[in-house]
Amino acid sequence: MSKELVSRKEDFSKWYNDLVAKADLAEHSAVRGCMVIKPTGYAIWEKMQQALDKMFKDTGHVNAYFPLFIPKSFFSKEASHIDGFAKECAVVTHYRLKNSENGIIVDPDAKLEEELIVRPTSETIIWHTYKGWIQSYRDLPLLINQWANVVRWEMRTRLFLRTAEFLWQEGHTAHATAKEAMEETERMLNVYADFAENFMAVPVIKGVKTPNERFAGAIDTYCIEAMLQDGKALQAGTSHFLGQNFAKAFDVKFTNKEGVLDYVWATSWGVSTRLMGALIMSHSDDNGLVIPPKLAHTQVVIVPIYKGEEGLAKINEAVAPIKQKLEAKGISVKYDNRDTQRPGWKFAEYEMKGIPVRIAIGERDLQNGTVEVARRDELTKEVLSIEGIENNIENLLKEIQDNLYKKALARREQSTQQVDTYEEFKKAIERGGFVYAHWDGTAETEQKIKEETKATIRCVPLNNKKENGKCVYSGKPSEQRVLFAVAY
RNA sequence: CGGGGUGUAGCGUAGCCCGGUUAUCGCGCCUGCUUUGGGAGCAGGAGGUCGUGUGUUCGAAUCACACCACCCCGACCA
Repeated sequence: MSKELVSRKEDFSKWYNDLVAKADLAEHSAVRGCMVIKPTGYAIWEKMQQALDKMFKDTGHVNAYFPLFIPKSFFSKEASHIDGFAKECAVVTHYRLKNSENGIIVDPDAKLEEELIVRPTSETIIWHTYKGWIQSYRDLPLLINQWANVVRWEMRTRLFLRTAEFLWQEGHTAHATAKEAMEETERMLNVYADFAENFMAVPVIKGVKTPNERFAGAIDTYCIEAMLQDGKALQAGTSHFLGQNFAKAFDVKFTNKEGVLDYVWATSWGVSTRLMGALIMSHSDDNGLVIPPKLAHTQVVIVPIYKGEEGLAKINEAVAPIKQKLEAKGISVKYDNRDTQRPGWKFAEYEMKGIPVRIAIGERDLQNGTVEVARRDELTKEVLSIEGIENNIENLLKEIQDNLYKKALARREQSTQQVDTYEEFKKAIERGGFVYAHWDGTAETEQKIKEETKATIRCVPLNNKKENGKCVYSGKPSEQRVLFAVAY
């Protein structure tokens, strides 16, 4: 079977779908809109989880778990929250099946008194619970994260980028003051940006969402926005300042140091398996997946090239110490000496799966005391001495990590435009990428631009330069440029 | 949820318009031998409710209707 991909240039969408399938990351399931994450894909998600989880712990958070089901009544307590999620909730109405003439049916006698919502996010059940946990300022701050699955009944789905069920983490924190909650919101936004840039090698823009794009129930939504290879924007993570909205909705009060009863201040923040989509669409090429070393389940694969069983035995012997030295450096190594596949096949396979470094070693190398080292990011090869190979590989992995970030950053810079008129704006959006333009700050203008060009305001970048200008659409005065793009 | 398209072996497909032997080909899979520095070669072999259901017909992959799934485009969205 030809495992070749259609090129990104020819059909980016098909390239992505084929890549996810051929790199063995995930597949569609029997359930509409839901995917099966296969071991190769899940391994990357696990690496992401490990790195993020450590960052959460390092910033003082602990993990907990809240139920999948949420009583329907909880949702009606925060008005804008229900408005935001009502259209995409899965609802459990019964708790039993039974046999009938037509096979298994839902037992009409087993109707739930109160219907349960499969969580689209957990603010409501968590704040209901927090009410029982918080009485005094001494109980604050409460810094909790949970790793979970959530369900949002999407009309149109895309593997990893948008599925009906997805995996994520959601942090939910409670604080004594607005200032503290704001600081938490920013801290976690920075954690996400740090993770995206230093682990995923994906440069991101930190910013604030406009009211239109804000999380349902938040006072302010902060985000990191990435740009993928096709020039479209992807919201890669969000951190919300919830003010006292949920505390008021669920009556969560505490006594402060002055003995005064007050509502607590809240934040929530999350990233999901969507990050997998961002990762894939940021670095991969027409030969397949490219995984940054820090997120690669296997960082180095060693492929033996040999003739006959004796030949393989000799190479096995030579590889063992190399593998050991690499592993001693904390590098994850797979030695693929399966006799069922030929070397060329393995080369192509590991390229498709994005393993950062490949070492090939054959008879010729044994004589010369060398190995052939190939790097996935640039698809180049060099012959290196076995002596000190572990140091060279260690450096190479760092270099690849670095190189991927630099390439992604360069691509973003190249596709970032600044415009002053609506004509230019439309052309720039047509071309794709990020577009900085003046905006009058009204929801009406934002909406019109979206209708006419499909571009949305991704965010108002943090620490944005103040600069007087005129809105590209309305011509009204504006004090700063905001970031527009067509988004996933 | 609207508009368009597609469904034939694990994957990709021919056949369908114009109904008629045993449903085509490639890749993959299995067995054996030879191979192994970029997706090996030869020989043999297995694998199919033609998306599902109902109907038309002597006869349906092929015609009709309904349903389901997926893809593309819109509206919605992490």
